[in-house]
Amino acid sequence: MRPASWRSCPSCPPGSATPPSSWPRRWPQRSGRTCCAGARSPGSACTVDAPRPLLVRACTEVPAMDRPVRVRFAPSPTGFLHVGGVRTAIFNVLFARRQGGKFILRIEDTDHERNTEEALQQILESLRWLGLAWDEGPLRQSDRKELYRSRLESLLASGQAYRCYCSAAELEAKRQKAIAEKRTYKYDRTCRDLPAGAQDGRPYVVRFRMPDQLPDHFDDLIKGRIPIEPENLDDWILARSDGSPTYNFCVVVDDADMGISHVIRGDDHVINTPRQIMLYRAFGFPEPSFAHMPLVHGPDGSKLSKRREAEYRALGISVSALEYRAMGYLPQAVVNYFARLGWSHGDQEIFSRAELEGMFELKDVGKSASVMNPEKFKWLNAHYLKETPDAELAGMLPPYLAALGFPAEPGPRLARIAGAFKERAKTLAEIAEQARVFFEAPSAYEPKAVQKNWKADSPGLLGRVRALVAARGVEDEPGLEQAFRELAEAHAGGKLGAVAQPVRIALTGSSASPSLFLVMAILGQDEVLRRLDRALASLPGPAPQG
RNA sequence: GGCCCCAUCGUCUAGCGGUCUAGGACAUCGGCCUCUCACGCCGAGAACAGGGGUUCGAGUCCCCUUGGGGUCACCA
Repeated sequence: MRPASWRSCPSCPPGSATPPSSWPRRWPQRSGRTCCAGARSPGSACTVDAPRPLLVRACTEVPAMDRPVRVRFAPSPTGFLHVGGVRTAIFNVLFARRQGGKFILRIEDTDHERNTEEALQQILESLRWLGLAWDEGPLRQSDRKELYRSRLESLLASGQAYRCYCSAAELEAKRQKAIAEKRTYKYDRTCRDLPAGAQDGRPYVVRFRMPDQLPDHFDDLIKGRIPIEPENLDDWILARSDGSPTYNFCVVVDDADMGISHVIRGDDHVINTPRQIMLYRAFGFPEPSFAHMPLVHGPDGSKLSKRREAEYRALGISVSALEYRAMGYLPQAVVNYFARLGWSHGDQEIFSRAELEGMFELKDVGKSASVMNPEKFKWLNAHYLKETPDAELAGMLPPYLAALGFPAEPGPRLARIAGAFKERAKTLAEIAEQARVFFEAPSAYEPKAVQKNWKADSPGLLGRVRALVAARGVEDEPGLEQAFRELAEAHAGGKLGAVAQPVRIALTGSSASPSLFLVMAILGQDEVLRRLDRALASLPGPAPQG
């Protein structure tokens, strides 16, 4: 079943200036998101009298799902993939899957200098790691210059764009003046109606001839009705003086060309939307629906910034997607966490990928920005760690161990180690860290642990344990445990802890570890004996009698 | 600063006018389990920013204030 879609106002046909009184206060997709009903001046709200019919429609039409659902993620390869981008990609993928549509990857590399091949590869790697597979692409804007050029020509030819010969310096001066006078800077249209040919040979940029009549709002699938403020819209630049097309221009050309039906992107693009809508209309392209997602904020409440990575790292988060892999997060956890950040489905917290793809609805996306919470993220990761089979975990561990200087190969031993620590750690990196006890003998014994658990009779007990291990080995965990219990019964007042803790300290140097019997089994008989001997030699001997 | 957006526990959120003495999750604090540490289980504290309206009735609708955020390029 297809979800109710956001449609253009059914009661507001082109030409109709007065919304009927029966106008629904609630719109199907989401409560509180009104269309014309909420207009500032009811009665003439959303119709603009049009000198140019092509450019005007009653209401911002949101063509719904009478065309195939196609969404896109369009990162620009200027650095690592930002977590905000990850979330945008996730929402797009989930939306596409839920709607049975296509997810397209487009690379916005029109920029000069700032783009690097390395960044692109890292973005692709991040997406692959997270299992965010694209159905088409990656398409690169740098391969589509001819398309932009011809579209620009057509706009120029029809008079909807014009050449502007103002120099960057002149414009900058005007901007500074406006700022000094506390005015909003807006291009003054100096070149709008220049006689043809007058400026031949001088460098120019191409500007969009912004229509005088604009719709008063557009409808956003997440944020609802967004007013359009004509004061803020000037004749913006479509192509730079070097001929390269600008972002706002490429986006529209590409989205239209690729048949994008829903533009799901970050909040920070809301401001661009009116310009883009007008460009769609100038071209006569069908407009997509827009959905602007609230941004992800850092713990300080402001938009995540790549520049503040150092601060974030101290708090356990990162702006870089791939960094979470280095920190030992599982891709399922990352997807679950970011999907759930700003989107919810009742009280559910854990979502399998299939569930997400089956449940995701734009109407369940919240309107306010959300702050990342590293604790919850870790908790989720811990959940997925526990859910992952030991052998699989063992396969992922070597890089994390290698980072600590412990070469290791996946195998039964590593699987056992993974099993021993997966409920004690929240990340793969933590598993590796805790597993160090299996890769090197303790270099010291925690003073606190010794003080608390190393008693006068400990050396004696340890000696008995040594004999026990020497006699029966360490492979039979339950049997060994039984033997320990008997030993405790006979020599330690029946308290297993009185035996176990000193042994634990001897073997691990610490008072905390996985089950002692599992630890011994993984260590192996020889190593256990070695460590017991060492402890016996270096820890305090029996207290003087009396 | 102009414009725009947002506002329920510390954080993520449920809530779509009465079922709210506001639910769940993370975190925190107790307890249980227990060879330690964890896991798990049980329990506790913790929120409708403030003020006006509308309504028989408002966390839910409207307005204002306050607070937070976003955006103001020949970047994307």
